Amino acid sequence: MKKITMKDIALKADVSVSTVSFVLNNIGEKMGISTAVINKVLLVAQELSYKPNMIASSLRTGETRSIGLIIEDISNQFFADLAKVVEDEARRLNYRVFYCSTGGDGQRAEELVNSLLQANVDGFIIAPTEKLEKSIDNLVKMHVPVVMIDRYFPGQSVSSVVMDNYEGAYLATKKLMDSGCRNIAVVNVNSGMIQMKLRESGYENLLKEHGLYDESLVLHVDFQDSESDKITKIADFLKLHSKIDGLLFLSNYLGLCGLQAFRQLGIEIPRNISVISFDDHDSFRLHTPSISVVAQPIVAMAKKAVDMLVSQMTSGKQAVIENVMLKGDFVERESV
Amino acid sequence: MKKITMKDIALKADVSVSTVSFVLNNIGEKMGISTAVINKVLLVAQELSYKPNMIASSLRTGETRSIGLIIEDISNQFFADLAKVVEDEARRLNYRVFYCSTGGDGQRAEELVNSLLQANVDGFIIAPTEKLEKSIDNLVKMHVPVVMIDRYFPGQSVSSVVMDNYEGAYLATKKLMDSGCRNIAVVNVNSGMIQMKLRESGYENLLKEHGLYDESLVLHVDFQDSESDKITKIADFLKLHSKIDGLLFLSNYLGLCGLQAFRQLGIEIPRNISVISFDDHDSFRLHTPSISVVAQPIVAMAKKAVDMLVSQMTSGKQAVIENVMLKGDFVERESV
DNA sequence: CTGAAAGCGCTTACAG
DNA sequence: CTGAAAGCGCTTACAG
Repeated sequence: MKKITMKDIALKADVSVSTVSFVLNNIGEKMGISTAVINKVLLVAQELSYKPNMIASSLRTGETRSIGLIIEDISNQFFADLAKVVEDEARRLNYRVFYCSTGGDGQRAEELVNSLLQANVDGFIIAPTEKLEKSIDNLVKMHVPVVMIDRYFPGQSVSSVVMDNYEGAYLATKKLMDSGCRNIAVVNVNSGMIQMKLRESGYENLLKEHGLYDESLVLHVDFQDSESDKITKIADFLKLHSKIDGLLFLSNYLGLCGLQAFRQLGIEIPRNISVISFDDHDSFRLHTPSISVVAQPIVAMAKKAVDMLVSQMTSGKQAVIENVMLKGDFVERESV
Repeated sequence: MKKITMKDIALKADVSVSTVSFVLNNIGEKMGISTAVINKVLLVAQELSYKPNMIASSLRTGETRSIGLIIEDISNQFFADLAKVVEDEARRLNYRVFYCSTGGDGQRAEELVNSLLQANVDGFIIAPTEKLEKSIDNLVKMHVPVVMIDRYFPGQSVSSVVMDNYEGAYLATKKLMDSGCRNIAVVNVNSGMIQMKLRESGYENLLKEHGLYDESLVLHVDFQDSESDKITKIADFLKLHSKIDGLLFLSNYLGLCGLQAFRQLGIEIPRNISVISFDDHDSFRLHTPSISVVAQPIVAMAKKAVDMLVSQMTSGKQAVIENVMLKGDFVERESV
């Protein structure tokens, strides 16, 4: 079962390899190949069930029709959903996707960028971790197309697609307030990343506008902490501030830990405390009671990111920076 | 920022490209290159921060150091966890992984196999869907290394790594029986796939051994049904058979639907009914009460699959078929 | 309307 | 101990 190449087709169809290449790339007509020859080549290609060798084509053209997707953790549902939409959308445009998880580790992230660069991906979609800023600077300097998703570095001239995190948190906090909560706490991760800061600002500003802000009701846990450490920290925080009657979790894994903390402490939602989390998750839908969330518009974000990247990749080097912000969806459930 | 090639190094180090290639592939010594030259080449390569072009190397050698991983759905936690371990293990061995989701669609699966074949992956790890049998036959005929994971086709001579599904279901059913259940139902998906059949057999045989088997307590739903359809079917089934006091779900998504059905009907676990599901999931840990599960040994399975594949890929064409079966882990929680 | 030839960046017999 | 050269399978100016 030898590999069929263009040479085999050329031989059998009694034309040159160039002609075969033109026909198979659908530029036969443009190159003035006669219809008869075009049809013959097509027929022979089919008979031999020819499959183009993308490696050879990539070497020659310098393009791989592939996209590198760098995310934090593929086993986090938010990223898995994101990856799936990116994959589907890319396939539709005849691109392949390489996924990689950084695990929040800056060094690993940098290695991944290099390794994808070495694989000659045509462009990157990146949900960056903190230490990735200079790697991305490098990509930009090398004129490699990049689109950031979910997060970005303020001040860096790179295209991005994000949710309006400030507004999402602002409105979620307002929901809690409107439902009667007056001691609304927030749980955030200790992170310099802009999307987390904006979420916290949304929370903070809404409360300040109503004179309800209390700095001691802000808890930061470390991303690197184990799940049980996070749960313990949240539980301790809740024990310390028993007046808390509303709680906003700024990411899905924080919310998941929080639910376990409530359970340990026997706190009932929404009787004792009203709860909203960022990012939707099966467990929030399924929880008793179900948990209201600020869901990211994952499908729209992923599609937009792919489209922006592809247009960067195909439109030559004039890098048009585009920063897109999409509205989140508030999903009302039983927890408020 | 021009791409640095071996030619650039050769020029600067004043040696031939062959010499550069030998040194950079760590066979300099074997080829009898002098230590002085080796060091010079290494130094120059570092100075120019040379990165090998894997595309060119692949074209020449016919190897891509990449693995195609075909699974059902990356947004299912079981597969996401599996993919992550496969990726890590492959990276350790200096291989790259392409993930693809079939969505349970046979045609899509076949396209994916072809597309990965065209990308010249060196081998496949596949969690096959029903219609994939002949595609896999083809791979075997073409001497492409393949390892099946999670499922396999009985009678097909292909290496595989699976859990002992029969025993897992047998022991889970026994747990239910030992805890006092006498009307133990099972929810399975309508699938000809061996792993699902074996699970059902484990359930069936344990009950038959104790004279407790009742065919009417076996429910099959369609994989293609929407989530809400599955929930409805399970709820209807529960209403019809109110005597059910134990329930075994044969996959995680069935279990998740089941939890929602219980909720709709106001059924309390484990007071009204004892529950065990296959495959662990965040939601099972977090559910109130937490749900006991038969967890697959994901890490061990994934590592074993990668190791087997790599040894197939490197050991030439003598395809040693190896069929590995690993024990599942019963995770006891509050639902029984 | 079509073909011969160079070249993408490597690897690897072959020669000396 | 090292180099010249062929070749992997394509694409694409160039020539006629």
